[in-house]
Amino acid sequence: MTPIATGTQHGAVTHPVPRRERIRQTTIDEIKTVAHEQLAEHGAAALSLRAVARAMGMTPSAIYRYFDSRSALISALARDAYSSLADTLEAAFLAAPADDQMVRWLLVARSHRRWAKTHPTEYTLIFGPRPADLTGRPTAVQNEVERSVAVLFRCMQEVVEAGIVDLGVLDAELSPGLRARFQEWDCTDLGPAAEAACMLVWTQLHGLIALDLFDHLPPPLADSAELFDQQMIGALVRIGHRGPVDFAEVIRRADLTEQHTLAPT
Amino acid sequence: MTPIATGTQHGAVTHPVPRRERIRQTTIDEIKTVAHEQLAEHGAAALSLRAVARAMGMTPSAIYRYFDSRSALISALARDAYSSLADTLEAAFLAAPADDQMVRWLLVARSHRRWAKTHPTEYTLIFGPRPADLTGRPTAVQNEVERSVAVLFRCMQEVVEAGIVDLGVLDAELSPGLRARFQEWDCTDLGPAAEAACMLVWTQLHGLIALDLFDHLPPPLADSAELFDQQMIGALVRIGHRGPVDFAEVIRRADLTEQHTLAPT
DNA sequence: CTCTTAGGAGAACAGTGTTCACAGAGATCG
DNA sequence: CGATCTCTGTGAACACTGTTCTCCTAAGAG
Repeated sequence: MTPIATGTQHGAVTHPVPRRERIRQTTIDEIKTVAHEQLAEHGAAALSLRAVARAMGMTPSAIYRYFDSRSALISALARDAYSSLADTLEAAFLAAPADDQMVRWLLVARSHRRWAKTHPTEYTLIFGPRPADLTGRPTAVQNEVERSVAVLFRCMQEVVEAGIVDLGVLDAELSPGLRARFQEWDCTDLGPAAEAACMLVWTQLHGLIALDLFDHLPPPLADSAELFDQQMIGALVRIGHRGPVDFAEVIRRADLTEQHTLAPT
Repeated sequence: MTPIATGTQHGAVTHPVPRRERIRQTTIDEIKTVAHEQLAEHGAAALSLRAVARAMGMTPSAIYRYFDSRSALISALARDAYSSLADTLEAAFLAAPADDQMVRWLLVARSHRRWAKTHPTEYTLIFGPRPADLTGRPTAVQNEVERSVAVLFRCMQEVVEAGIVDLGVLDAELSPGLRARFQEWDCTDLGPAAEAACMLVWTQLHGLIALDLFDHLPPPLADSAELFDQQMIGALVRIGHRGPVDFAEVIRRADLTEQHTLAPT
């Protein structure tokens, strides 16, 4: 760094990053931006390199200076999508009340659903079938993924540590083999039962969102936030919540804090 | 069968279906067969009409005598896939013991998972994002879909009627609006709580299968039949099973009947 | 026997991803 | 400063794709 000034007398501003690379990054961003528009509008399958090039007044072949192939571009978009989702979840987690685990979980889950609803093509891109080109896990992508699920697991962790759930029942359900698998995973330091709880709410969350997003729910239940709330609160209850839970009350509190955090903007 | 002699004095056998249509149906089947192979091998996105035509010694344009477009072909394959899944589920339901609801449910769920695992591309075709071309619901397809979910709901129905679950807790969780939605749906005659139970196990089932199939599970849990069993039995327990359930025992019984029904073949 | 029509061939069009040889501008170095 | 070299873009080309025409042949219908 601190590249040497090439000119004669121009000011003391030294470029921390070479100008060459800077404009290169700019065009990379532009490519991704216009590609993102096409992706959001017509889906990943319809993303055309030529159309992208055309939209920004370039030759198709020029794009290959920035991305090795079409699937490389899509991979980049997928990574950004993961990053966006993770940001959303982290923001929701931080904005939620730290003393009300039930509400916090619901708010994080809701923000997950909302992201999926507002970014349908991105959601299918990252949670749908892998295009088989990027099956080899680029570690950069994997990091974003884990950042995203980490938020969910963080919720579970807080719930467990707050002592409002009893993991005993779940623990008794684990077969020895499954318990070993969870221990091998070791994503938290809370033991196999907590990890089983994570997987439980995670599959439920994803299952409902996917069915909803891909139009597999019967018309009366399609796009139902109420069904989602019921299932998400219920999931937390069913992993072993101590004592009864007033669903309506939890929803009311969640709605309140959501109004609170969304109104100022 | 009993093909008619084309000669002079052929018998009184009148063709119930004109020979013309019969050979037409044959080529339609052939197209679908070779298309299915390509689909299974390289995925729906890589299905090429020209490749199909090439593989069967035809001209690409000739295929258009049988299918209006590429997406029409894919739709036909999707319908077949739905039908295949429904057949599998129905067979599993019938083969399972009628007096052990827990085991029957697990066996049906397992067959669902197994079908997804052995037909990954078809599973993504029918449960993945709709290609937006066939968004208009062809009633024929919808029928196959309902035939498939009907089996799952049938399991729930039997469970409820057998009285081994108490839907009271689930019923108390339903908000008035959600209850109205379920009543509007009215897929069974067991009331909203039972339908909520159906949706619960359905989302969990699909969520876990989808995550597993698309490689979103952490390595230790990937392709884990044990995790699946635990979640599926657990789902039935959590909708309100009366009394404790010995997971290992249920799995043992399920394994036994599976050995029994699979061995003879 | 004619006559109609279904099914196929082949060319053509517009589009795609990808590769290559070439050219110009920017930065680097003697 | 000039020479050089690397980066970035162009334009042509190749091998594909889905789709639509026109034309032709053979099988069934009357």
